[in-house]
Amino acid sequence: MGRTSTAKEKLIQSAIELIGTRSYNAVGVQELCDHSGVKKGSFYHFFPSKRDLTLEALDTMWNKFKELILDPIFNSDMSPVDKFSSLIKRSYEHQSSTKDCTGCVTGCGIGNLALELSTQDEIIRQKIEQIFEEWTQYFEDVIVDAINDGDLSVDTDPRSTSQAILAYMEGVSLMGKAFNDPGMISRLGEGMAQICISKIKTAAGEQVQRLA
Amino acid sequence: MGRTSTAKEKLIQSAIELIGTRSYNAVGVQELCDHSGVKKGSFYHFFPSKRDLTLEALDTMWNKFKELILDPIFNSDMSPVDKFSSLIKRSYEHQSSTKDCTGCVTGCGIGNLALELSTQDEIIRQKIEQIFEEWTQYFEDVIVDAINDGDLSVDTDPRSTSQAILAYMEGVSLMGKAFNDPGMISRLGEGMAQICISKIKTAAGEQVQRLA
DNA sequence: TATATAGTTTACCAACTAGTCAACTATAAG
DNA sequence: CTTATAGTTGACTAGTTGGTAAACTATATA
Repeated sequence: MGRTSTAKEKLIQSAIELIGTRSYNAVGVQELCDHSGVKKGSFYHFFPSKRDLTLEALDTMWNKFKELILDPIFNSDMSPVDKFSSLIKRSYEHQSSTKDCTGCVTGCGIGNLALELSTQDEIIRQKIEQIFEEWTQYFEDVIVDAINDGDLSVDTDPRSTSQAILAYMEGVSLMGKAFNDPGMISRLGEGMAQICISKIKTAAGEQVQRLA
Repeated sequence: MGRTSTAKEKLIQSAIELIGTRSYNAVGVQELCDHSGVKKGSFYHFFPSKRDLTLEALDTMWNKFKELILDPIFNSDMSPVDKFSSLIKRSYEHQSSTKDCTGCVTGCGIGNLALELSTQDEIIRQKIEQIFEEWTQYFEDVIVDAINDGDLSVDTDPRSTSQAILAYMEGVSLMGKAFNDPGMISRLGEGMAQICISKIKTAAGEQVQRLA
């Protein structure tokens, strides 16, 4: 009953774009409304606060990222190393085209909010923690497979290793943003598979070849 | 001539504390003044803008970090691996005690500003880029030594590798902040030396031992 | 001791902040 | 066709933002 609306979706999309290229605190409710062509009264009809919009934007970002990037790569039959390198390749391409449009490397939208808001908003921090938890799960599954295939030592800790890989990805994004250079992402991304290789099974020289 | 003052130093210190534990945009000039017991008029006597205070705070942070952490470690006679692991250890201790005081892991003050402001303030981005450049130089020197000592392959790229190490450190800080868990820093920090080891010289198995 | 000047203080500004509210309007479903 | 209701609108807070201006005061130096 009543009328239908696309205002909510437009606001979420604007939040992803504006907060994604600047920051949470640098983008106001008014600007979000102007950008999406929604009046402020409608904003507060759909979202109790700017924080709640951000929470939903975070969900949308994460779901799109899974659907468009993570699922296709990690449900494929690529080798572990190829999975990680296509992830880096996609990340490079995205940051590269963003820079062509806006002049700026914007980095990872989730990582950006993590650093800006983790100490200020416990609910947002928890949402990001949960996203990071899901994200590392993709990596963990690959690592467990690699251990079962004998490509990684049985005493590799899949959880810590997958967290380390995510940490490295986020760090590489940060450097790309700080240097405003998408090339940084592809250059540093090459080293990603190395995060696992100290836990190589036996004849290390040969295994290093297999992974890197 | 005229009177002397400690207001400037107090403002810089407050900026480091307040912006460091929250964010640039979350801390206002008034709060900076209240926290340091300086009137707003005095603020603008010393700094033309909040941005300029932040630029000076960034300088002070970086100089203290060099003096207290980087110089003692990297001018010592430790092995390369020991240098990196004491850096991680110090980082863990710092984040851990910060959490005890404030309840929050605050991460790296420079990395925080990098993600928040790189797309919004080109001058601040450039200052951070320059700090990161200096920072990686410490690592690069160690890597060059390791190459000369035969511990790393001659085709290791010292610049990319040192940038990769800084990226990993920043990423680990980000994860520590996102999970609000200082333990993350020590746990993930263990894997840091692995960033270099794929470029291991010849008998990889033996070299891995030497590094990790 | 005189004084130029560095530093302090107060009151102020215009613009903006997140958020409220009540009147209004279009429409989906009975 | 009716009507309950989802969505829209614009005017409105109360507080905050970064920054300004001018009068005032303490003091280092000559």
